[in-house]
Amino acid sequence: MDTGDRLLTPGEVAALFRVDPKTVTRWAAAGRIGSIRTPGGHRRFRESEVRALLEGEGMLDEVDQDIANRPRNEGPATPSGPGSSGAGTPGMP
Amino acid sequence: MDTGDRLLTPGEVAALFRVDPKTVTRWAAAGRIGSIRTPGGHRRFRESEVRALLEGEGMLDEVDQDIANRPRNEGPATPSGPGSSGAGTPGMP
DNA sequence: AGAGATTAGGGTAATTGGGGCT
DNA sequence: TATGTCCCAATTACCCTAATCT
Repeated sequence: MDTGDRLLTPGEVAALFRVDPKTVTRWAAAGRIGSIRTPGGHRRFRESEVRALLEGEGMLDEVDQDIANRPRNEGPATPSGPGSSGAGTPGMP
Repeated sequence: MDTGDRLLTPGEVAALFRVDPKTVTRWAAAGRIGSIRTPGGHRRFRESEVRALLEGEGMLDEVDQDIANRPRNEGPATPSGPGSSGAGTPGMP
């Protein structure tokens, strides 16, 4: 069961949210979504994170069994830069 | 299986229903229609759900209480004939 | 080595959200 | 109760050119 640690391009995420790719870039710049940068400067997003944001992060109670088994860490690329990775407190004005 | 539903913006849904975008937002706030929020706080609606609402208010449970008590005043389509219930069960040949 | 498509960056207009009112 | 309109603040969409990815 791949949890889906695939990397999505801004265009993919934008299509999922029905927003402009530039808006997705803004979310990454604001720290609302974790982003991995390519050596060239382009951003890439984790499919698991995008999916969590899509369905609603704090609305439905997932089965503990599911979340307990959720591999949170994976990949050789851990953004050691601007921490952020705000998967915990999504801005909510 | 992917839900296979595009996301519509409030303006799109409002145009479909011929109402104000604000009204669509109120429907989402009232829980009458499912809504997905973007990290920025804006709402997105599922095209399949909007379509179901457009075609018929009842998905599977045809509660007469809802439609029978709901005088749908829409357009000049209210000829003398209370018993006809024309707009009661659409999609029914 | 080329070509194409996508993405980043800045800036400005349009839409959206929330509360309150008619 | 339900819908539309007012306000203001935030978010988002589209314009451009240059750099990067496939």
